[in-house]
Amino acid sequence: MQAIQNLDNRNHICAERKAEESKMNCDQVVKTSANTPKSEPLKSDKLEVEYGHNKIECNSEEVKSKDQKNLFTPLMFEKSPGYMKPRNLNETMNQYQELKNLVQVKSPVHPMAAFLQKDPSNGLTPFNQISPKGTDLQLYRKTVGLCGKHFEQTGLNVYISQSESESEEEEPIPGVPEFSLQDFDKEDVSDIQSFCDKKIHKNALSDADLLECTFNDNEEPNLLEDLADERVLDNTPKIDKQKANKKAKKCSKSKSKPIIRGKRFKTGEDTELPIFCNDNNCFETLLNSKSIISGAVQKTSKVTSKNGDKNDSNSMRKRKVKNNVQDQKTSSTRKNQLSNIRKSTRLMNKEANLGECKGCTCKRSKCIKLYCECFLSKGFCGPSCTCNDCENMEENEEEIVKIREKILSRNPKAFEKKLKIEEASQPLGMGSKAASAPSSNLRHIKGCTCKRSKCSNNYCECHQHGAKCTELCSCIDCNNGSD
DNA sequence: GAGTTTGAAACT
DNA sequence: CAGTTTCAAACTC
Ligand SMILES: [Zn+2]
Ligand SMILES: [Zn+2]
Ligand SMILES: [Zn+2]
Ligand SMILES: [Zn+2]
Ligand SMILES: [Zn+2]
Ligand SMILES: [Zn+2]
Repeated sequence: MQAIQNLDNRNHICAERKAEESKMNCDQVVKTSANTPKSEPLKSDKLEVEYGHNKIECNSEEVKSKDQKNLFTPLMFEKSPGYMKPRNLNETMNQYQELKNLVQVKSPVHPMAAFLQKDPSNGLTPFNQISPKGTDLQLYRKTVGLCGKHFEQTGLNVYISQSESESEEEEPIPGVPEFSLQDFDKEDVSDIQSFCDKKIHKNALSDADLLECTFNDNEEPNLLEDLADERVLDNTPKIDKQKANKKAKKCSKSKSKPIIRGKRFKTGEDTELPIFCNDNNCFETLLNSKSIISGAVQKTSKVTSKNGDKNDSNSMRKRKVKNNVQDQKTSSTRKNQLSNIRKSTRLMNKEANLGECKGCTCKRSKCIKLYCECFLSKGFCGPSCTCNDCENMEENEEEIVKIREKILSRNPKAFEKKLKIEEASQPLGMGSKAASAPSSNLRHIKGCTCKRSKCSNNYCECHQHGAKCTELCSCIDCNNGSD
């Protein structure tokens, strides 16, 4: 609790005027906390703002506007132990065991996902899927395997209450099975390492099972579908995907595969969040903590009728507002039972902008050209982008839409996914290349034109997305055909 | 982290 | 269209 308070009371900007004259090292920069008035921009109007692991240079207006929208979070952990140094495995495991006694995870998915994924049937974030019975923030962070900064970026800290005298226990949902965390096997470290080390383009499909879920009974959390990365594999009829999704999730969805592939999951209609951050050090932490949920084990659900409201005085406790949700779900057990949180606007802002977690680094395009991956994906740049003179911001939406239209007039397919699932019919003209039943049924809609890379590395868009080159490609000396 | 290579996007 | 320039990511060291 106290930690949260500190968090919220802090100034949102941990900014430092770009110190040109004296190059201070990072540690010092981080130190600068709260409320340095400092307004007066001296020589340059640029401020260097730290957000997560990234430092963003922006002018003061930008900072101000961002701050108003609470896009900059304060840094709770100036040096998080898990981040700064490799962690002791045994210690971690002990902490993990401890955590398991503190937190009941009712979802068979990664706690990050469980926290953040909205339930599309009711629009609520299924916070109820984790009931922190007095959760220790640090402990949870470590167990999740993120460094403090990235942990903050997730916004989870707001959800997690410190233990207090009166138990803050959340009301378990009767009928909803609870799951316990299940560890990786200790010997599996190499496996974890292997996929942690993988560098995957954010639009690429991953071969690694980054998130593996097993279900209990017929429990099919709606969030699973969202977890799948659909950025590339766009085989849906292309119309109002979001609405269609919402509908679809209501009923059908049937047997989605229990294995979820992909690195990012949606936190909003157009936003995504990587489950694991890209920071090497975080990976290291992750590796050592081995805290990924790979399975689900049912536990008995202890029903308590505690109605821990009493949130009058303390506004910090923005989480946990019980309200009954009337949704005529088929699953009657869930009906009316979802405890739920009211999201603060701050949090919504945060979430809405986490999608750009893997940001661009555009320097000259102002992020309003297709060079920019954010722009290309019809997204806005966010806190993690390290672009210069970015104009691809939400508050600039009208302009952006115009620009998009302009580009579309030039190329109507400019914003479409570059790869589509191959149509069932066999392709007609095929040269020496691919085309006949490639192991991957992805096809680049335009084909690549690689000249020197032999289509054997990620310079090639076909290769990058795991697709074979096809007759559409005009590559030279292609090494990526169907052999 | 800096520097190089690369091919798509943008431009002419 | 083609040829060139620009660009940011992929890659290398
Ligand atoms: Zn950009
Ligand atoms: Zn961006
Ligand atoms: Zn940008
Ligand atoms: Zn190629
Ligand atoms: Zn190709
Ligand atoms: Zn090729």
